[in-house]
Amino acid sequence: MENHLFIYNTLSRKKEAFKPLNPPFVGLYVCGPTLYSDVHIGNCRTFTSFDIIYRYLLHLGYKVRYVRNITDVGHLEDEVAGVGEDRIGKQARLKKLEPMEIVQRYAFGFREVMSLLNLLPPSIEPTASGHIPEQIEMTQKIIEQGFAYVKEGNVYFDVEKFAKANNYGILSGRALDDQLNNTRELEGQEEKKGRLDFALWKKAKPEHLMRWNSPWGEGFPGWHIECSAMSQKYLGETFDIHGGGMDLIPTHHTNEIAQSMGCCGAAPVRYWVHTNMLTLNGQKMSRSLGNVFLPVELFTGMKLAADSPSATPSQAKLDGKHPLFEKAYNPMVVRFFMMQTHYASTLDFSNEALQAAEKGFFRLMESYKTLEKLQASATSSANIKKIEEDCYAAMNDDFNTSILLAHLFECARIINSANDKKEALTQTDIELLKKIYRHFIIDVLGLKREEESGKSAGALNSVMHLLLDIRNKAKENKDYATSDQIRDHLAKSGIQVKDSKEGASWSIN
RNA sequence: GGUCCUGUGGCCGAGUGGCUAGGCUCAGCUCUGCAAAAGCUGCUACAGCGGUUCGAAUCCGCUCGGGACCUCCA
Repeated sequence: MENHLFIYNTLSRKKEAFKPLNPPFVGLYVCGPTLYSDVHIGNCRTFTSFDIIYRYLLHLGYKVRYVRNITDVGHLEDEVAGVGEDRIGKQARLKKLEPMEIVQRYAFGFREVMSLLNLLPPSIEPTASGHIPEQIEMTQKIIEQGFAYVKEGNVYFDVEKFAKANNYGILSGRALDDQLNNTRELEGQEEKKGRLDFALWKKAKPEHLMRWNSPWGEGFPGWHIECSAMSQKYLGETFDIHGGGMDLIPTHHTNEIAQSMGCCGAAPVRYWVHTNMLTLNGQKMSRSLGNVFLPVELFTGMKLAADSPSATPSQAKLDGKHPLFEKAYNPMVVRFFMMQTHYASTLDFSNEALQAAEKGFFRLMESYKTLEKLQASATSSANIKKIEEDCYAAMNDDFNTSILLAHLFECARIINSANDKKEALTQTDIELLKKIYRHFIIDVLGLKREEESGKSAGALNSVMHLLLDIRNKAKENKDYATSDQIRDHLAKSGIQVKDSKEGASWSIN
């Protein structure tokens, strides 16, 4: 199939035609979580956005190597100033656990949430702690190239020296002078030559738990070097797409570029893709602001108990209704909710918006069921081929899921109308619709149908068949008391009865 | 303070210089024993003020409002 995928590149601030370096292979790197606490739903939005990008690239036939790192070395609370406690070490001390136990717990929870949201696992999930030698080696190369200096067991990147021959602010669009003049005066910076310099390696204080040997003494790597080292190891010195939240642009990703250029002289990434933030009452959800809630709370509508041993959905202890949520929201509803907005726009969380998404999602998925029992006609009254083209056009335009959904709802309308005999579809068009739904709803958007599992589904089906049969007989006898009793009771149990000329059907809401 | 983004109908949310995005809500209609579901119809908006243009929500300027980054953060 012809593919005219365009991707918005932060580097050029334009949509660019996507041309992989070595087709059909595509290298994709996304900055993953730091495991000193549970991921919040804002983090999930970014990973979900990249899941769709990953899925669409796969759908187009690319052989994608998707690398998403796990940051599990103890970075400091104030990375720039080099002060504060190691975040993971702090949690370990507070909970009286080994740092790696902290990491393990949060990694487990993270993967469970990703799985509930139906994210495909990346090809490689490298940990920073598992790549200390690579980070040391890269740091050494940067020193050899003259872009880093050693000071009392610390290694710093020399930003001003680098900026003489390179555009340090190429990604953020910020001028070096502005950054030098507008950076806040910070404590504990006296070791650095320049105020923008950042650590490649930090000397560990005696109380620091996570530490490794290095040519510069015992210490731990700086925050940015792991992504440079690991992306280079698995994807090469230059690779196709690097993604992350847009809050990473000015510091983390800017420094990644500087490190890689300082090490090898080559720009590491061809397409930089950044997702926008999830907001709550218009304000960015972030750990530091404290306005976060957890996936398990959203999925259950309950509040995590203060003494819960974990926020991992399968292990969390819950305690009463969550003040923010009017109800529980299925992970697929949350996923659908996120897709209604383009990844580069902010997305504001609210019960109203989520409930609107829930209704839309159910309607779309119901139409999928209807599609499967649709009767073919001799002719078609709709142009399905055109809709399929529109779906590809939407995704090719920088992964515009919002537009894609508009086209899918057009399919839903046609399917429902055909079911009411107000539109006609040939068998060929029905098959094409099935293909569109499978490709875009299931494969690309990654929405799961809530199939009732195994045995109980069969039993329920059988019972429902019987009940609707009894109700139908009652209706034929004009015994509406009985028929309404069945319908109303089922409604209370969350099962909706839907009458039509062909008979009654049902769905669980 | 600096840099940048943004302001769309009751709500959420796309968007190209000229042609109905879509979802949800609400009202009416069709269908129906009643309802639900489904379909149809309607509510047709682009913060304000100027400017460019035959024509602007879409380009430019100013004003007002919201936000992000500059410090860890997806």
